[in-house]
Amino acid sequence: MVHFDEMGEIKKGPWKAEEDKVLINHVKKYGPRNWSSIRSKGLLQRTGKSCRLRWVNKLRPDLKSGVKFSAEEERTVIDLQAKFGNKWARIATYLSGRTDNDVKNFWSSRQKRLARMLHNSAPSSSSKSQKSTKDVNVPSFRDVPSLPAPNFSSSTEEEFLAKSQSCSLSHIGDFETINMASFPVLEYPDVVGYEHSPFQIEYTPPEKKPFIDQQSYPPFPSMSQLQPDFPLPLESQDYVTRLGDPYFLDVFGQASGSALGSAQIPIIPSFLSSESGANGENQDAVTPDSCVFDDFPPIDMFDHIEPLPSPSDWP
DNA sequence: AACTGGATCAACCGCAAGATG
DNA sequence: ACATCTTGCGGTTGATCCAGT
Repeated sequence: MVHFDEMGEIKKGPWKAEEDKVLINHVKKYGPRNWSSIRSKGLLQRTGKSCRLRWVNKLRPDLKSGVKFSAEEERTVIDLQAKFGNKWARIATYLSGRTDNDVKNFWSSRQKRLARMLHNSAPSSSSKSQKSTKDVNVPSFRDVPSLPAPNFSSSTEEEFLAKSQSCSLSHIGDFETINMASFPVLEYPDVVGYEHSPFQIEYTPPEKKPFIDQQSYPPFPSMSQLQPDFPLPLESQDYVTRLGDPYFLDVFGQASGSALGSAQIPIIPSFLSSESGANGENQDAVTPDSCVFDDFPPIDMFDHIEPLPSPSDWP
């Protein structure tokens, strides 16, 4: 890193405690604004931008510094990312003590983790169970941007992924149509044509800071709204509930892409659509209304899934 | 003990929108 | 109307930490 403070020019790199003090004093005096004046007054050799960033991300008094995202926070981010797309600043306003940078970093590392898990476990399932099908059924990992599952702490999420992935991927090629009657219609306000979902997500931003009362909104339908047409063991029913979650369905398409906020939600992945172009574009994306699941999920899909740990066991 | 790879965090950059002169 | 400055946002990168080998 280059430091120019000795020369009276812009300084970059890690902040020192003294610099933090100066910045805090400035905010005490003038409030969190006039960032550029900090430099013009000669208080710090930092740009206004840098000062603002330091304050917002590290020095603000209400931050949860060094505290990992709780399961509830993770869930909120996942839900809101599905709703808003990569609007980290907006999402952060729903989380007390979290910055857009926090949310962004959380999401980034989560995506990496999921991509890694997907990458590590998929080749066997695709190479063995999909052998008879043409390569159109072999997923390219570039086509499957994420495979998140909701409501999980990281470890649980990984466990679920590891256990469900082989069967879910191996069954993808077994159905061509999806009966959406068994699933909720998900509400994406930005997606044209889905304004009237019975499961509309309503966020009610509080007056000052719209961080959510986690107990008061049901982001996705409860189990009672999602009774499947087939009997399932109790521990499997929870996963069926998650089929109503856009992130469960991520395995079938790009529900979490950066452009999701204004994009169609494809349910069938490009590699399953014989019509889709070789470049994996979403031109033939199937909207929820047009999908029909004939026999999904396969019962044995849940056979070897162990029950989730109870919330009290979560870290 | 040393090495390696993944995860996390902090900070930078470019761009866009709004404010101001 | 235009130019300039300020602020805010999202993407990216580099440093550090940590666990596994």
